[in-house]
Amino acid sequence: MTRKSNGDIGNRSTIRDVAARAGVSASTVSRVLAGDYPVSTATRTRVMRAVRELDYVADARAKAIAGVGTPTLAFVLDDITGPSFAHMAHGVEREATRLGHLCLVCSTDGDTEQELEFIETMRAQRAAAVILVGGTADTAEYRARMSRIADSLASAGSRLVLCGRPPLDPGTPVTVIEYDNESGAYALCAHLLAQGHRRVLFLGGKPENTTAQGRERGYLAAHRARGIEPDPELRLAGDFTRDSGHRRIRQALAQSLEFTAVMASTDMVAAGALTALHEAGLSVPDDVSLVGYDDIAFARDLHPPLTTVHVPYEELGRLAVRTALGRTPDAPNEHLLLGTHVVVRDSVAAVPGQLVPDASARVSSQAPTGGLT
Amino acid sequence: MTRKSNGDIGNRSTIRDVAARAGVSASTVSRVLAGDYPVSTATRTRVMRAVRELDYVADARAKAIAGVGTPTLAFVLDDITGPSFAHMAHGVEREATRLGHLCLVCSTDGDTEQELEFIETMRAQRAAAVILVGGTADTAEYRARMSRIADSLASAGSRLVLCGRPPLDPGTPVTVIEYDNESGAYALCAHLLAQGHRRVLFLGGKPENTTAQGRERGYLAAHRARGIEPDPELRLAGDFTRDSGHRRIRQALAQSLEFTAVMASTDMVAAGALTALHEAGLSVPDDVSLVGYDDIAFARDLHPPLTTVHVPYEELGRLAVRTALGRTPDAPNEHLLLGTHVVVRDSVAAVPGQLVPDASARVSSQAPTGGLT
DNA sequence: ACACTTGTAGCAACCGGTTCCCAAACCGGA
DNA sequence: TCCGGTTTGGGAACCGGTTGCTACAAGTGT
Repeated sequence: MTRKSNGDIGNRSTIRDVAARAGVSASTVSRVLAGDYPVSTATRTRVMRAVRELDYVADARAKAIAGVGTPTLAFVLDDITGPSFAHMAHGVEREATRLGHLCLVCSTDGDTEQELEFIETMRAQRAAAVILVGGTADTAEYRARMSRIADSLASAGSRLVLCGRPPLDPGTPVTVIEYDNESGAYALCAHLLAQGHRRVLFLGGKPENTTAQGRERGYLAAHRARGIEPDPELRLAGDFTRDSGHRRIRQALAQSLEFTAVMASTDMVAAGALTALHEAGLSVPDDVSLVGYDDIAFARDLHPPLTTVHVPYEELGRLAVRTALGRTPDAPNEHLLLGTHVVVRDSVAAVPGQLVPDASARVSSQAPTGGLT
Repeated sequence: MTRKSNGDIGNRSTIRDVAARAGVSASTVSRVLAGDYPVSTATRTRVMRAVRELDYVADARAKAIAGVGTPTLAFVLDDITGPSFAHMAHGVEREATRLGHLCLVCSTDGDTEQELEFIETMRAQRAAAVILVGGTADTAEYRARMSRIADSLASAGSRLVLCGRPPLDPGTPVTVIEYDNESGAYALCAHLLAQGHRRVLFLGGKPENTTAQGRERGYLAAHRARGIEPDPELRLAGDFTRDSGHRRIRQALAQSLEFTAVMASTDMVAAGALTALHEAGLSVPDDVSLVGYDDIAFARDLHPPLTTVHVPYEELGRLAVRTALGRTPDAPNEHLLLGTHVVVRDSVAAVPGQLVPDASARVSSQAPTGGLT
């Protein structure tokens, strides 16, 4: 059996096979396919016919190594199953293919070890950019690790992009794109407070998660801006899942915690909370008001439609690849902060038996932030 | 400026750079890194130090072309934003990385042209398998195109996998994995009928979409099994989106179509339908019953929790890559059909003022299908 | 002391492309 | 008919790795 038997199925043909069949050299085939470079019509025709007959496609890896490949871009996230992540992924993917890039995705399921491994793999793939998504613990160890990764990626000609993650030291070659969790939560909580609520239950995230922290800061700040110090008992940590929201409300009810409103740090947990409330025979918003965060598509299908803050996830994804691909890989640290705004639906009412101080309180406060830092 | 200046940032180092720094040949570096092949401890140490100092990672593309790369697997879908697609994507991605494969994703947004283009790109990437997801029009043209693609992929050593798409002619080198839309819909509709409903509004999909067709067949068959011929006016075509569900219910209500239950061909459209029903002041299930299809996570957060049929999307994704990677690329046609089952929640009630013929009608009918064909 | 095995490392060919550089063929004009 | 310029196409080096084969050195047995 010769080395290049073509009888077998599964033998992709090489450029040399095409060349042989067309009776020309490999260089000529390459040039015909590239389209630049003058080739006589007769030759071109013969080559094209051979290409068609052999169903030839040039090996993208070989082209890449020769410097003319389709660039690739990597997207690393926790779990594509979360609606907000899915929208970001969609934005990333659309923008990447619009810009002629391929798009590799990896889910880490929250495993830092795997994250590291993926990044290394992406460096080996010579990805043009690596986009990391989702809040994490903002420890010194984290910053050190990320800085190292950023440098390492930059020296390999690739750019690190952090989405919804805490920024690194200035000077680190990294692009950070965040949405402003704190002011979104601030506006949202202010909305609740304006309706007279004074005991609003906060369903937070994991204490070390920076997204959760930002939203909690907003919750706190809104209270303090009114001179209220919220009861620490009203702040319940947990996961960003519907089950966690469900469970926490059940427990709060069981230990008869008092509250007139609940602020969930995610629409997902709001959804869980809502069904728990319903199961307890409580009416939203008549008995208790409820707000979420993220404005996922389903927020308006909940009953009642959920008041929440809109985060432009898809745009975030697009922006991430656009800026990542626009810069030189070793550009200095840059930091974009996207604004959010609360969208008012029907899940909030004034607290029963209390006068609303200012019924026309401006409510859809376009967050005061946004733009470049 | 020499060709290999290393002063610049962004100059990834090659294996030769490492070799030079360690004072050995490139082959030795390669062998140290590969781990097989005996190398003296002293040499290994020097090489490893050079690798570390240079932060060297071998170019995955170059390895791939030399035949020792990380295999890749491509996943092409309409829109990752749909919850069921997201779960499939997750399954695919997890299984792929478990099996040591990279995972490329592309969204086509329903554009056939783009789909074709992506597939060609994936062939160029020498993807081990290309997984195509989501129902489409089952035209002769479609089958011809897919067959051609399957052959083309097979001859390039890659395997085509169709998920939730109509099977191709036997003999075509393709793997088809479907969930049984018809019997799921049948069981679901039978459930409605058993509660005494006789006019159930069917919110279908696009008429040419095979998923939509299957579910509609189930709807029809369930009726006919009871000797009922459903009013054609009760079958409304549309998109698989919440907006479409919302719009169709509003219109049906506006033209005072009579129905006691609605069967949405997707949980998404059920969600839209539900809010439209609520907006019209109708109670579910007291005034009208509602069922969906897919059992997305949010189905149980709707109010009332939605009765629907569970489709094992994540498992589908895992299975797709497992079988794709398990077979030789030119294995003959194989066809897997996954069973579904209806999950009963609170969105269905007996039709008001009518006796339920058989209240204990078995309802969670594990679909009679499943397994290999 | 010699032959033979064993352990290490390098040369060079190869993977499948691209592209620089040069030569042959062809063209029209003098 | 001869010449110079223009097409046109091939040879070979290169991209960044891997690996078969070979050569040199050290170790072992007698």
